[in-house]
Amino acid sequence: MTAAAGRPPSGQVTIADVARHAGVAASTVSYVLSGKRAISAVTRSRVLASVRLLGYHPNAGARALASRRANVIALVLPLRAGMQVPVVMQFATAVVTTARGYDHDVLLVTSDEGPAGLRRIAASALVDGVLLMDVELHDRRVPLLRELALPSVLIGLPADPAGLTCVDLDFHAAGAECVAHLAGLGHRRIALLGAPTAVYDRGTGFAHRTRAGVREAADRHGVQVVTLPCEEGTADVRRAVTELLDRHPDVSGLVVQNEAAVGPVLATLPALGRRVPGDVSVVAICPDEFAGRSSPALTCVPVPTEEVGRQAVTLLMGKLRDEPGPEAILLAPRLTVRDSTAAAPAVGVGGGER
Amino acid sequence: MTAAAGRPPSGQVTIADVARHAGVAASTVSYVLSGKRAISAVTRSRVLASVRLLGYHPNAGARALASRRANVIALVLPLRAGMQVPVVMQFATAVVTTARGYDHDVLLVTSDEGPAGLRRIAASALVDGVLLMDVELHDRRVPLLRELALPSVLIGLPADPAGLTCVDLDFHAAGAECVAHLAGLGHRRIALLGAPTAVYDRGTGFAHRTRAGVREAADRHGVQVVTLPCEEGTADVRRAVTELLDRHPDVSGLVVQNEAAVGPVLATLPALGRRVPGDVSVVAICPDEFAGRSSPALTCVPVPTEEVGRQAVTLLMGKLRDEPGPEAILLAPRLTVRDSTAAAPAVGVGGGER
DNA sequence: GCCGGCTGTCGAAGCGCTTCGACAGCCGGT
DNA sequence: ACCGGCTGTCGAAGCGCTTCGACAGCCGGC
Repeated sequence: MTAAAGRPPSGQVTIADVARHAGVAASTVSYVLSGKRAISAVTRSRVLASVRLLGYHPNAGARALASRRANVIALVLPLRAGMQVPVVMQFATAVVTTARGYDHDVLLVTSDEGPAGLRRIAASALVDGVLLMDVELHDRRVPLLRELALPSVLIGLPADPAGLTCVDLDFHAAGAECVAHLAGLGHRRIALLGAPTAVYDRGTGFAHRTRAGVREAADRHGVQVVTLPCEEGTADVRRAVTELLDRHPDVSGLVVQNEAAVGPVLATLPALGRRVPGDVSVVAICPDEFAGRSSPALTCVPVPTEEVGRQAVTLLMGKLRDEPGPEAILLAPRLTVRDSTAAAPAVGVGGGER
Repeated sequence: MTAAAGRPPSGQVTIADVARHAGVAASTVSYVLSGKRAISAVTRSRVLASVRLLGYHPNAGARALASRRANVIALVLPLRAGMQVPVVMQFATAVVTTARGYDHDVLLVTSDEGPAGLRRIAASALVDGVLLMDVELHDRRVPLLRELALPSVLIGLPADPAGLTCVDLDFHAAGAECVAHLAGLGHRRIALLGAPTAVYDRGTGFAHRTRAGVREAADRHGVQVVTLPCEEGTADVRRAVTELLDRHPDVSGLVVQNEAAVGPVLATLPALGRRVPGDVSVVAICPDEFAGRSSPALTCVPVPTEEVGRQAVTLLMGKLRDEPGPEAILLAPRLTVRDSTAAAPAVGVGGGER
């Protein structure tokens, strides 16, 4: 009924309908809705009543055209490789939710549209700003962003963040924090089981920064550390862990930065005769629920996806209003102690010596 | 340079600029780009050259306003609970990629905006159509969609799909297929380890349909079946499996429909003295890579996320062009045999009898 | 009692695009 | 030689909204 009959042309309720119904000019309706000019309380409530009654929603296209703001932001996600999937997902959720709070919608763009995609989106004024995830150290899109005058916020830290706005967990500090925790428990030989090789090769910031943080902290604490990448298959993980403990049997602390690996690692260690945390302590860098759900529950540095998403949107909204903001926000890591870490076994004791 | 200097007002290249540069009318440019009227080859190529040279991209708002098509579709995702995350993600990827192929963009909307969100999106003409994922059997949005005259395609099958367009894996057949496979291998007592309780309670179609398919096929094959829900924590899974085998020690075939459970299940069984597939065969309903990556590699019915996404977009595009299409597409399951299923152990043999 | 300055409202001018009708020129059939 | 019907192009009219300037009324100050 509503759709079939109704207005002659479009079937849509327009601002003119509201104006007519409320007995005011269209511009007055617009001002009531935007709050950009003072409107008397009487008029305002009359207009608002009409808006509600008629179920008026401004036409997005018309609004965008006239105001030069689409009220949409783009979220550029690495939808290609299936890695760190939960992180990406949680992050997207936070972004959408926060953006809605600012009356903005979110356009989903895949990384593989690359720079050309950004260009298109900017030129067509489809969106007012961009959130870029999975930023690589030397990302081709970064120079483009500088040139494009398209407000943007990066999730992650490129090699040269000058002139850009970035948000991320401080992975360097996170790596260091993990090492500090293990060192504090008396572990003297530890290992970092990192992201897949491809991720390092691609120059993905978080992987490199974590590794650097781990190494630096290890030096500082006088702890020996081995770092190795880690693929995502169960068998790959098992092989990697087995080989690691084979070559370095006295490793008693493990930092794992790879969600897909966490489960297999916890399954493999007991199979190798190493109890967690009796013989080997494990600390992960991964989403918190994930760590809480495994068994034993993992000591971890949670990746604050929710917080990062919120911050990113908030910063972007600030930029859209031309407010000055910080260049980068690196969230401090907060280590959560659970059941997977314990004091290092006494020297020479503990299972698995060859 | 491009951004700073250029046109006086907006900095944007408009169709008028292209028209001037090519020495034609704006409408001609429009027709060249849309192909809605015949344009001579000479003119066309001149216009296209100008378009490329000036880097023209039509203003999305203006285009939407004038043509009443936003060239955007909405993708409504269940971003709340972190379940079936990889499936959702792969699906989103396929949707975005396919939509781009039709020159459409994708707006990301969360399920928790609910019916009101749909209403807003429809009324504001932000999008031309909607893709709805995570449809429940008695979804509140389904009646709304019928009323709204907003072209839509559902991923999943509500209880009453009349008048709607739906795409999904035929989970009923998938469940049956798993049972048939196990029955064919001689298994006489099997179990379905399903989705978390909450998913069944919510009336989510795929979970119910799979369970029904499993039960029906079991009947048909004269196989005894136990079905039980399964939470996502490692410990929960372990408990569920342990209890299951405790109560039904002669279960030799397991159907698992819960990505998060697959890893723990494979870890738990050997710990209980049941080898896979020697003592217990496991067949999963989950994304294929996932099954291939675990160890042993899983026999599974892959959820064809990519295919579903592509189909859904294609159907929606058809509807946008007012082409008649099918009401529902249920993709036939295709069982992939790997290393986790084998002939049932001889009666009275096999580990784990109490 | 008049004027300057508010406050609240209106009308009109676009925003950049699509699309409709008009029409100029050209073809071929008669 | 004329006319009907193409083909290819143009100009103008909006699409529904925001925003700018104008201005009517009203206040208080002198």
